[in-house]
This record gives sequence, C-alpha cells and structure tokens, in this order.
Amino acid sequence: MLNKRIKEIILQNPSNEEIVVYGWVRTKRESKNFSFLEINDGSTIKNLQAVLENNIPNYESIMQKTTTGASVELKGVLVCSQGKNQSVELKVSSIKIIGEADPDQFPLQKKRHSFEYLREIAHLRPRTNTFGAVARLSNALSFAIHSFFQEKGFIYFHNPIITASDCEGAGEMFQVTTLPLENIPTNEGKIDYTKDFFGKKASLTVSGQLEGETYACALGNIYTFGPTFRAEHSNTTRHLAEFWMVEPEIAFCDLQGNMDIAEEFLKYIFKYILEKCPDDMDFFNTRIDNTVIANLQNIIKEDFARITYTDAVNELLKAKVDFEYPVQWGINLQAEHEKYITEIVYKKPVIVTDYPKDIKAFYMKLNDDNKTVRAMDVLVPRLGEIIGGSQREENYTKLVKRIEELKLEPKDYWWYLELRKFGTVPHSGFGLGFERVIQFVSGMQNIRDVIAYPRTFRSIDF
RNA sequence: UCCUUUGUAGCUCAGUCGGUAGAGCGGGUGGCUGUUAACCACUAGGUCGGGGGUUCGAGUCCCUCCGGAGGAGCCA
Repeated sequence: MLNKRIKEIILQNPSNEEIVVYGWVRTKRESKNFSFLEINDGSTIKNLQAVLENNIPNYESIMQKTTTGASVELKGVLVCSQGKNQSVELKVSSIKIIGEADPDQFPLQKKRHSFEYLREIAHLRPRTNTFGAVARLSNALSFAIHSFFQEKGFIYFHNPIITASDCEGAGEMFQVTTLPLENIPTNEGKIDYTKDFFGKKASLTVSGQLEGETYACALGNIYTFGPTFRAEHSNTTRHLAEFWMVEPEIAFCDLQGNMDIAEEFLKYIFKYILEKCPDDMDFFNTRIDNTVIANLQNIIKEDFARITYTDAVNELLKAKVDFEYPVQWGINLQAEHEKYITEIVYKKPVIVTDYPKDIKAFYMKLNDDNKTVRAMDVLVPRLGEIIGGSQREENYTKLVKRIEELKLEPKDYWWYLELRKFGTVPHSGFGLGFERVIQFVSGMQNIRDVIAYPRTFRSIDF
C-alpha cells in the first residue's frame, strides 16, 4: 500500500492516530528546546510543518544530520498548529534520517537560486518549488490534452519517430545512422546509404503531420502527442531541439472548423489547469508573473480575434510604430509584428488566416485567389505563435503542382499523394508546442525551464 | 548563424581613475519556549572563467579561447 502523501495529510483533521510521513527536508528552524522542520514530498507545493521537541529519542545527534535536502521518515500525530501559516502540523514522536545531505556539498540552499544556476543541477532542480510546480503542471496539462481529445472521440495516434521523408520542410533534421562515422562507405564518391541500417537515409521526425493525415483519412479524427526534433541552431527562450508536440488532424473539416477546435482546445486546457492546479498556479502568479491567472481567465471568457493575413498587414501599415522590419504584403510576419497585433491591437489571442502561399508549406490548401493558402496561426500575448495549422490541399492535381513549383520531388511524396488519389477528403489540423503552452500558462520566461532536461544547440549536459 | 551582454566566496552580487578583494544570503559554533525569507552574536571561506599581452603594478586596459544569458532569424 502506498504511504499517505502530504497533499492529503495537510487537509486532514487533527487526530490521535499516529501517522508516518516520508519526504525531504526543505528547511529547519531551531530553538533551544525544539525545532521546526518543513517537509516536502513532491505531492504538493505546500510543506508539512513538523515540530520536534528535544525529548524525542537521540534528539541532539539526529537534528545535526537533519539538514536541508536530507530524506526523512517522521512518525507522529497531526495537531492544530499554533502558527498562522498552516492549519495542522505534525507533532513528531520519532524521526529517522533515510539519506543525509551534507550541507557543505548539497547545492540547493534554502534561498532563491537563479534559473541559470539551477539548469546546471537539473537533476536536483525538481526539488525546488518552481520546478516541482512545473512538473505537476506539465503532468496535468498532458492529461488535459488527452482528455479533451478523448472526450471528442479523437483517436490517439503514435506517429513514427524515425522517418525516411527528408523533405518535410519544417526544419533541419537530425540524421539517424549506424554507419561508422570514421569510415563512411561510399559509392562513386557519394555516401552509400544502402549500407546504412534502414538501407536509405533516415532522420528523426520534425512533425508527425504527414503520417497523421493518413490515419485521419481512415479513422476520421486523430491526434498525435509525442517528441519532435529540430536541428536548428536556435538560441532563444522559445526553442528546443527536442520538444513535445500535439498534432490533431481532422477529416471532413475545413479551416473554419479547425479554428473552432483550436480555440475550444486552448480554453479547455487552460480551464482545466486553473481548476486542478490551484496551488501551483497561485505560486506562479505570486512568484513568477502576477498576470498569469487573470490572463487565463480572460482568455477562457473571450472569443479569440480572427483576422486574415491581409487585414493584419493593413493594421500594421496603419500602426504608428517604427518596426525594425518594414511591413509589406507578402512578408513573413516578424515577432515584433505578431506582438503588436496580439498585445497592442487586440490584447487577446488572435487567429491570423490566409497567408501568402509563398511563405507557407506546400501542403496547405490554395484559396481561389491563387495567392493565399488556408493557413492559420494562433498568436498569444507575450509568446507569439503557439499554434500553427492549416486546411490541407486535398486536390491531387493542385498538390502535385505545388510540389513541383517548390522544386520538390513528387515521387518522394507518393504515399502522401495517394491519399488524394483514393477517396480524398477535405481535412485540417494544427500543431501545438507543448512546452510553449507550459510557458504561457506558468509565466516562465525560458523554455529550458519548463522541460525536465532541455536539449538545445550545443547543450546536452544530462 | 548574427548582434548585444556577462563570467569575482557555496549562491546572488558590489568593486570608482589600474595600487593584488567586500556585502547579503548559505555553512559552522554559541544563544533563544512557537518559528515559518525565523532572530541575535561570533567564525571559516577567493589561482577574480582559461591563456597571452601592455604596465613598476591588472579583478579593472588590450588580444584570444571557453562558458552563461538576452535579442534576431528559423519555427511549435
């Protein structure tokens, strides 16, 4: 049977029944005849206050070893607390040190550390308030994502992690090979991939979308939720080389339906977090960013703004702001432009649609104007793009034409094209960066602090 | 990949005009009958990121390498 956790214990009423508590010491406050310990076991951000009087067995010697970071077993009874920061506390009858933490060496102190420093001790940072809260938030958010799609009858689909399609166009790929790098087999001066593990060049996936479409065009509505890899030399607070992405794909659905799902989805998971993680959200709101809760509440209440790319450009042209990148129809919207639209003009999430075809991927459905495609980006204040999606081109001839225009090889996409040859349907989908959502919900500034072990350009220490 | 910035005690930082180092927190010791960022006193702790140069003298100026951070691009 599992031990009772602090999350439940602190909600109990005082009682004479002896309980056992396991956890790690966060802080110790000693007086002459007694001490206070704060114990955390990861089940909640809250600590259990334990009171130890000097008449318990081996008080002196054991208190010496009871230092920040040590793991302990406490036995005692729950009593009303005389202090005002907690309603109950544990009156300890015996304490056992399970594992010591030498205070001269233990890197976590009972004080605030910088996030940069904590990244250097990523194996210990989940023992801090912030990273414990991030971990619990991440857990709840994962569950919320599944529960949203499951309630709507979507099928959870595992897309392959290793892929042979080298032309997905979403970014630089990590190559996967078992070829001996110090002696690569060649054939007429070129690398001989027939000798490689799969017999051809292979990489880690940059998106499960193309495979997702094949299952959507069989099962109706599907979603993927798994790791994704980009070998970009990105060096920002919003990029990782390994991250998790949610990609729903919906058959018999146009861009309108796609936007509706995206908006409903975001509101659902935000609402879920506010309901299920009140203590952790309260911590983020107090210690990290005092606007996060109010922002989420507003987003849940209000409709997202929806504008076309063309309207967005006109809005930017009217703006009395000096943008570093001049605005002109046809350009990619820059971070500063997206921020202006979502933070200054609308002050809430904005869905921008119908981008010029030249700045978007080949698979997006062409509009009748022949200039724009049925793409959508969901922009949120502070973060910018949180979702990117589109209605897919379901017309075989048009899709082949787009592939050729972009100087790609239709034969590389033979199976993707066959979806359009056999029982084609209009379908749509989008991609959501999981860690970016955690950033948005928690107010954490750097994406490296919302994933357990961040992998970024030139950095993989754990 | 580009631009900017930064590297000083275990941690967070200060260090003026070039004259070889300081605070707070943390640690240790002692004190305190209810603390909760506990408090009070004392105390230990530094090859100033590495290498080279200028100078009588470099934490400080110059060159170079390495690490961290922020911004841009790419995107989720």
